[in-house]
Amino acid sequence: MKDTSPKIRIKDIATLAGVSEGTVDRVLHKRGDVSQKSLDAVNKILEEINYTPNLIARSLASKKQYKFVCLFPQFQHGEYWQSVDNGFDIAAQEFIHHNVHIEKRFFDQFDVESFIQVSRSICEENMDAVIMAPIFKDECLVFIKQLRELNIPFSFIDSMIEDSDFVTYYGQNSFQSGSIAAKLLFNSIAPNEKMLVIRTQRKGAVSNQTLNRYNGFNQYLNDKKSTKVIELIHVEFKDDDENSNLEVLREVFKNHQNIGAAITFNSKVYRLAMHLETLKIKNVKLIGYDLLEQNVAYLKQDVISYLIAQRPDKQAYYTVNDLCKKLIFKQEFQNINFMPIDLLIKENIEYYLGFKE
Amino acid sequence: MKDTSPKIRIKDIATLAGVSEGTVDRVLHKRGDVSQKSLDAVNKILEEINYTPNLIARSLASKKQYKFVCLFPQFQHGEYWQSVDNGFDIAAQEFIHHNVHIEKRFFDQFDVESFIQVSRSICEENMDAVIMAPIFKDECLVFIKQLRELNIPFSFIDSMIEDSDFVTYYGQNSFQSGSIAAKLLFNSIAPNEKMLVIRTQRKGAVSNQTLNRYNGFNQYLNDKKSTKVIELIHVEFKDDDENSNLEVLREVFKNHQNIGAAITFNSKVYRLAMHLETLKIKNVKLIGYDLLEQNVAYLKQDVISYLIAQRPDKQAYYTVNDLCKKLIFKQEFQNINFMPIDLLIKENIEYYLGFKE
DNA sequence: GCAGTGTCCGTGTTCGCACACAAAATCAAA
DNA sequence: TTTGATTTTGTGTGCGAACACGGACACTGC
Repeated sequence: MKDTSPKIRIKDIATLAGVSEGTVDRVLHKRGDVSQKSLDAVNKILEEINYTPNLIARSLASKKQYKFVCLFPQFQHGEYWQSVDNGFDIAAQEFIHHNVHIEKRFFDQFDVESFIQVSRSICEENMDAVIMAPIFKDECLVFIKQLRELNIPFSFIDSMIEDSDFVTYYGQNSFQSGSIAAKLLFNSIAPNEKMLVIRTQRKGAVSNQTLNRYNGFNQYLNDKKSTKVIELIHVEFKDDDENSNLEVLREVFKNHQNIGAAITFNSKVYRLAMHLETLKIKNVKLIGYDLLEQNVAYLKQDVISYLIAQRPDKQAYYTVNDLCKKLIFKQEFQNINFMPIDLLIKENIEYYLGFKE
Repeated sequence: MKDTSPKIRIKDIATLAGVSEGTVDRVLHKRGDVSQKSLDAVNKILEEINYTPNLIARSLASKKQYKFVCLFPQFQHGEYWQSVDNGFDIAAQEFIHHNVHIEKRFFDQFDVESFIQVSRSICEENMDAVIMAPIFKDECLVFIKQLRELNIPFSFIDSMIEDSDFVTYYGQNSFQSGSIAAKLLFNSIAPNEKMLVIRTQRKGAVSNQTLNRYNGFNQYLNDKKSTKVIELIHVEFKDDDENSNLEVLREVFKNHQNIGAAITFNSKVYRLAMHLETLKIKNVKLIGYDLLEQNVAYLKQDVISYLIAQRPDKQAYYTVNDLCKKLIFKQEFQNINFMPIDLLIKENIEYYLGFKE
């Protein structure tokens, strides 16, 4: 059983080492101007005693102000990025007392130019860290290069660019989450049933998330094809024309019998649910991603069978948290953080959403 | 878009209200000795300005020491209560800087006497709050009565006794988690297959958790019996005699064909997995509760299909957190908190466990 | 011996708040 | 109006750490 270590202050260390508080402080912060003798004396005590600085007092005393800039896609009410935004708000509220100021910058995830423009203007600002969603890989690399020259640390959220000396990454392992979707449908589909695979072409954007999910999905089915081969029907959705999507679906269901399941790899499975309702098609198992309000509503009505979630608000919060650990508290943290892949069904969604952490 | 409120200090409020800091302080803490005039003036400013006290500074300044006593079952390495214990440790480490001292007291969950004894001795101590797992209802009520006389607030963890003016409760809705187990098995079992239901008689203990799960389980199957009737085979396990349990299973599988699934309602589904391995019985879908190391190992090997988890470490942590909110920070919190009902399968367990919050 | 220089170290102030204590204001009775 | 009691208010100190500033000391060259 671990002993509750009594509170030890700098003052105590100073006394024990036979030096002044100022000297201990210099040692702790590696600020130099300390003789070898004093250095050794303090280090000796520090090793003996398990000193944990009082972070409470530390941030109170520190007068340095920190500014973090968060760069991610603008959003409509109820869309995916709202959760991320919400996580930043919570972090902002909490860390304001540590002298951290969170500022947001938005770009249009369907317009590279907007990203270029906003990222350029950010470079003009003074800040201590940047958090970004690297939707456009190439343009992001340009941005990162500039940040590196300015010596500004940065973190990724949602997806990442490997080998780019980022501070942290929080996001889902999307390949794996695709496999899981496949497994869930695979297990709940009857032997002779077909599966509908919806894909949405986004103009310009280079998000790997949905592609990775798709790949993971295929991989799983491929691995299982010795057990059961499932016929896939591929359908292309347009991101901005629901009427056309509806008609496409009408056609598909006219031409195929026995469609037992359907999946989308982006967060907008509610569109699929909506269209199936319009077409009065039932008994198709639906699976999709992320807890948009409309998705949740269909899940509760048993129209959608599974939603796969990834705690986007936590991604934002923990990214800020880790940057504080790095810059302010000098604490350890993990570089790459894959979020849990949460499985939600009608019966547990309420407790998932209702749990206030 | 919410504006990042500039930092406001008591000093500012004092200036605005035309009174001294001391008066503002008295108003904030409802400590009285304030004239109606000053009270109104300060309250007016407080309403106008959105003042959030700096908790950092608050706990630094406060010299009061808090002691929380945690009362829960003793455990062997790897058992369920270890996770709870772990959550208390994390809380202890974090809240030590808020002058909070966490102390643990253990009892034997199979021995009422041990609970009575420990709870009595706790009453002799001086503490600011008690956190307990109310395994033995009647004896707990006695304990609670004494705490109430001593005016010591208390919280429940894991399960609760209703209508007993507790501060908080964190735990799972076990009835619902039983229904979910039923649903998962119901959906993955073939029409002609039977289901094995394992129950364990515990001597003396009165834990409602497993009973509630069992009831939820039955309720679900009952609701669904118009769709598909599943034959249940009930088996009684002994908590302390694995050889006998093994023989019981051997007998059951000799007498029944087509057992397609099995469930236990306590955390020890690994015992079932183990015995089935010994008996060389495969293709039985297993489902159980809680992430004991051994359960997780069988899940990863695909021997167990689903584990249902409830974040016991978080239950402990948040209980401490809420008591701090009540006693120190005077913040709002929820009275009853049902934990998310997490569904773990081979494919997502790694990310669930690997995620360091 | 003394000014000049550089190294090393101790002290004092500050952060925002809690709380004790003293000071001021108010009021009633003499 | 003065006194004493009582209510109300202002001020000072400290929590633990960060950081600035200036002082002490050793050493140099004249």
